[in-house]
Amino acid sequence: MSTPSRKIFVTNALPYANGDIHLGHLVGYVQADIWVRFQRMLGNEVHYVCADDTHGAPVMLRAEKEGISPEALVERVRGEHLRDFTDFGVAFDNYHSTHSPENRAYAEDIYKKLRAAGMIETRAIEQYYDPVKQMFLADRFIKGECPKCAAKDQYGDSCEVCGAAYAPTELKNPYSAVSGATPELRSSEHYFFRLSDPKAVEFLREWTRATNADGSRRMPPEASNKMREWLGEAGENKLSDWDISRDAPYFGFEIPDAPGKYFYVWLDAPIGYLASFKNYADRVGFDVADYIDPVKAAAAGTEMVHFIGKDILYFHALFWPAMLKFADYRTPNFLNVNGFLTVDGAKMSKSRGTFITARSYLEQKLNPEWLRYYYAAKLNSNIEDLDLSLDDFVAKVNSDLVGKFVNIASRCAGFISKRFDGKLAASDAAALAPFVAEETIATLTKAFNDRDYSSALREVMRLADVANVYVNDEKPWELAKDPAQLERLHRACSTALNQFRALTILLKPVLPALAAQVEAFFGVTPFVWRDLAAPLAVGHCINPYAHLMTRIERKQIDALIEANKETLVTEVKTAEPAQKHAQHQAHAAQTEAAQADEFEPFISIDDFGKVDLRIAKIVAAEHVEGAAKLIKLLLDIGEVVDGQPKPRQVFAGIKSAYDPALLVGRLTVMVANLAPRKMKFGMSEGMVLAASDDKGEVPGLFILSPDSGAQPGMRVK
RNA sequence: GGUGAUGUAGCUCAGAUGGUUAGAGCGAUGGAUUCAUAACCCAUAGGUCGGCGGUUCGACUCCGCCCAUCACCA
Repeated sequence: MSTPSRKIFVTNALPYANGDIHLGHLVGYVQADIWVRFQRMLGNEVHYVCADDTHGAPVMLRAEKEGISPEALVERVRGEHLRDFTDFGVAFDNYHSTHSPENRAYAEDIYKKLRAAGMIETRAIEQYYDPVKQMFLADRFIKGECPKCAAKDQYGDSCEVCGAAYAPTELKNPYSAVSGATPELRSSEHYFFRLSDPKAVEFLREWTRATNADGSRRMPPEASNKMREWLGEAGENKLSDWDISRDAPYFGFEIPDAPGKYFYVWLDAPIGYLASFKNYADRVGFDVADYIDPVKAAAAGTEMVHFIGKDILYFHALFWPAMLKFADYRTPNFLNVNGFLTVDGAKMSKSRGTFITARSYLEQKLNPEWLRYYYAAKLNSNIEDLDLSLDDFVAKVNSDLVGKFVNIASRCAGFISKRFDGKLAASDAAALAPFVAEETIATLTKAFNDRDYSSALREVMRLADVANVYVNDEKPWELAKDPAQLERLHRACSTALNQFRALTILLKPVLPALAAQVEAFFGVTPFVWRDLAAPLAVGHCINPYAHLMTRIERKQIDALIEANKETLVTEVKTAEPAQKHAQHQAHAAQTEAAQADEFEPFISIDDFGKVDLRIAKIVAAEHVEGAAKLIKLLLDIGEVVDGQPKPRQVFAGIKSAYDPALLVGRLTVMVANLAPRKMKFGMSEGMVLAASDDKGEVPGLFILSPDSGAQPGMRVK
C-alpha cells in the first residue's frame, strides 16, 4: 500500500452508568465499530476506546436507593455495559470508567491549565436547596407549577404541557423531587468556564468552520450549521459561561483548592476519553503524548475522531474543543454525529415494547449481526434518524444475507467437497473481474471510509446478485451430471466461491463473526482489504461447508417486543430523572412511560377545591383554519355581562374525534378558572374535559357529559 | 414562536453541478428451475417525485409560499 498508514484514536460517546444499553445506543457504537474494523483491514493503526460516564446526582441517588455505594453501582453497571457491547461485536481496545485515577488526573490538569489561562471564574449564584436532603437541587430535581400555564408537576427547566422554558426559581409552589420538601433559595459559589470570553468565541468560530490540515471537514455540514446558529454572527456573543461546579453532596471529583465543590459530570465525561486511552496505553506500553499533546500529535500526524449522538453535539462541538484548546491539548479531527433510532417510525416506547434493550435482544436468541447489518444498510454520514422498521428488518436480513450472500457458498461448496476433494481450481477471470475491479474497490473503500455504509452495502449486494446469476448461468447441477463437463464444474464452483470470498471481505467490517466462520471454512488467515486483489490459489483446500446463518422469523421479533413491554413502571418517576447524556432518547421514553402508566400523587381536598369545574353548554363550535387539532367552542356557563349572556371562547384539541356540527347544544364540563392562554388563533378561556388513553393503545377521545337536568353554570365538585 | 432537517412506487431507501421514457431492494403477480436450511433466475404491474406558484427552451433537482413529520432553541 503506497499511502502511509494512519494512526487514529477513536472514541464512542460514553454511556451513562444509570440504565441499560438499548437498541438506540447501538446505532452509534455499531457505526464506529464498523469504521474501526474497516480502518484496521486497510492496515491503519487504530486505538478504539470508550468508558462508562459515572458521575452526577442521578448515580448518587440511585446507589442510595439500592443501598450500595456509588462506586459499587458504577462498577456493576460498567460490567453490564461492556458485556452488551462485546456481545454485539463492538470491540473496544479498552472500556474504562470516568471514576478512575486517570480521569481525576486529567480533569485536574485541564482545570488547572484553564484557570492559569484565565478561563475560570467564580461567582455566587442563587439556587434551590433541599433542606431535608441537604443538597442543592439540579433543575430536573425541582418540580412545581408552570409559571405560564399553571400545569402541575413540571420540571424546573421547562414545561412539558405548554413548552415554556424558565428558570427553576420561576416555578410556582416548587417542591423537591427527591424528598418532596419545599426548597429554599440559597447562595453558593460556583465555578464557570468562561466560554463567553472573546478568545473562546473567536476560537470556536474558527474551529467549527475550518478544515483539518488535509482539507477534510471537522464535522458533518448539518453540525456546522448548528454551530453557526449557536455561535451567532461575528460580533454577536450568544454563548454564556458554563457552570462547571456542583456543591456537595455530589458523586464526582472534588475541585482542587475548592473543598466541597465538585466538577460537574459533563466536565469530566469527555475527559474520560483521554483517561480510558491513557489507561490502555499504559497497559500496552506506548506514549499517549503522540495523540494528545498538540505539538507531538501534529508531528506524528495522529488523528482523534469522536463518534457521538446528535443530542450531545453541543458538548462536543463547543465545550470540549474549547476546553482542550485552552488547556493546551490537541483538538479533535472529526466529530461523527448519528441521529436517533425510531422503531416502526415512532419514538421508542416502553409501553409499546419498542424500548428494546441490548440484553433482551440477545436473550431472545437473535443474532447481533442481523442488527449490525440492518443498521449498516441504512447508515450514511448524515445526521439523520434511523428507522428500525421491523418488517423491513426481517425481509432485508433474510433476503440479503441468507438468500443472496450465504446462499452462494451454500450452493457451490458441496460440489467442491464431494467431487474435488475440497480443492479449488483456477477461477474464470472474466466472472471474477467485477469483484476485483479497481474502480469497484476504490468506490467501496471510499464509501466505508466516508461512513456511507448504506451505499457500500448496496454495491456489495449488487455484486452478490452478479454471483448468483453466474451460478445460475453455469448450472453446476447440470454440469455435474455430465462426466465430460467435470473441469467446467470445477471451475464454475471455484469461481463462485472466490466471488463469495470477495463479498465476505467486503462485509467483514459489518459482520466480523460471520467473516470469522468463513475464514475457518476457507482455512485462511483473517481477511484484510488487500486480499481482494488475488483469489485463492489453485489447489487450495477448503473445509466442509456448515450453514453460516439462519433466517429471522417474524415471531421472534414479536417475542422480543412482548418481552420489552412494560405495563407498569415500577420505578418512581423522580428517582431517575432524565439526564441528557449518551443516553439517546432516554428522556423522551421515560416521560412517555411515566405519563402513560402512573397515577398522580395524592392531593388535598383544598387543592381540588382550587379547580372550578362548571357545567357548560356548547352554543357554537367551528373548525379553526390552519389548526390541525383544534375546534373553537363557545361555552355558556351562565355568565352574564351587561345583561347579555357572555359565553367563554375555548380552543379544544378534539378535532380528530368530533364534528363541530354535532357538538352544538351538548352539555359538557369545563375548567372555568384555568388562566386564560393566548393561542395562535386567539384567547382560550378555559378547558373542556375529555378522556383519552395516554398509551395510545385505545384510540379515540371522549368529552364528558352530565346526566340530564344539569344546567349551564352549575359547579361540579 | 424561531431555526434546521425530512417528505420520491405498498414497504425501506438511491437519485454530483437542472436535460431524452424517474431508479434499487423487498413485497405483489406470472414464468422458469431444483445446486442451494422455498434460497436463486427471468419477466410484469405499481409513482402527476407533499401541495401551490415562479425562474428556465426544459425542474424531483433552483427560488418563494403553504402543509405534514421530526429535532434543536427561546
